Amino acid sequence: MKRLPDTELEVLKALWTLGPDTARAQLEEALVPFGWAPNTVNTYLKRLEEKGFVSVRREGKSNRYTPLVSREEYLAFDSQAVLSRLYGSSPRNFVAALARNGLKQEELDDLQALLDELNGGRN
Amino acid sequence: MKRLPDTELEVLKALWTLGPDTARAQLEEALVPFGWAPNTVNTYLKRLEEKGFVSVRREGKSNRYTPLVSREEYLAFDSQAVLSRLYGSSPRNFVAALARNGLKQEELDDLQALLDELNGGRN
DNA sequence: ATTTTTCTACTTCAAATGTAGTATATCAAT
DNA sequence: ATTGATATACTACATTTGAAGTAGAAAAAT
Repeated sequence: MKRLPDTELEVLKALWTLGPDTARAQLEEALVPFGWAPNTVNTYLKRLEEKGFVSVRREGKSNRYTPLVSREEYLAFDSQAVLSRLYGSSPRNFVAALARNGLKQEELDDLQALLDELNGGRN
Repeated sequence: MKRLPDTELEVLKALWTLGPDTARAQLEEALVPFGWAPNTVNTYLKRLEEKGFVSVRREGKSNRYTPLVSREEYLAFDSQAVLSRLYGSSPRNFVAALARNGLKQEELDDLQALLDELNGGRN
């Protein structure tokens, strides 16, 4: 797997949210905030298709798009990639870097809860 | 600040390790593992300079390079950027994604230790 | 059947990135 | 002062990314 450029990733994120077999119009709707020209989403979808991240199905006049890589799969890959790029593959280092900008108490609590959960499956 | 491309980042990482006022030869030495042609490091250093990440000082025939952005600064920025790109700015989500690939007990312990430390400064 | 509309596929273009070659300036040696 | 060695600066080029225009096919309307 390879990391996606920002724009393609945004399209894929929208597709994850909208689910499988989503029409182009839906995608464009969801991506309005980016202020792209209409055809731009088209371009990114095509590239995602070429890279094997989405499949296209013809339905009469229009297309339906389906993600071939799930959010979970991609995130698992991406998080790993991020870690090895700069953090010596150490989760701790990453969180430590974050902490430099300050972490809210809530974020700390969330992390703690997750750790407890992960540790729970230990025995 | 802007995220750096992989190659430039590798050069900057080497420079962080070697410290300020490092000679080109040292950098090239450290970057041998990448198997780049000699002049390639040169190009990346030049780009890092243009982007304001390193400063260059002339010393006789050769150059000395110094990082203008510290590792800590950059990591703080980068970790934040990563989080907002895909993890809804939630540290928890990031670690959860990592956990999908499995975290070693040691990594969990390290994280726990860091959390304890971060929470320590709470009162 | 012809025209119009509407999608989609194909093409284009500039900037950034990965990578390296060539030209030039500078220092050292004669 | 001239020549030779070296390090650096400048240029080059393919690929990728960000972004969008144009041409062509399919469907709808007349």
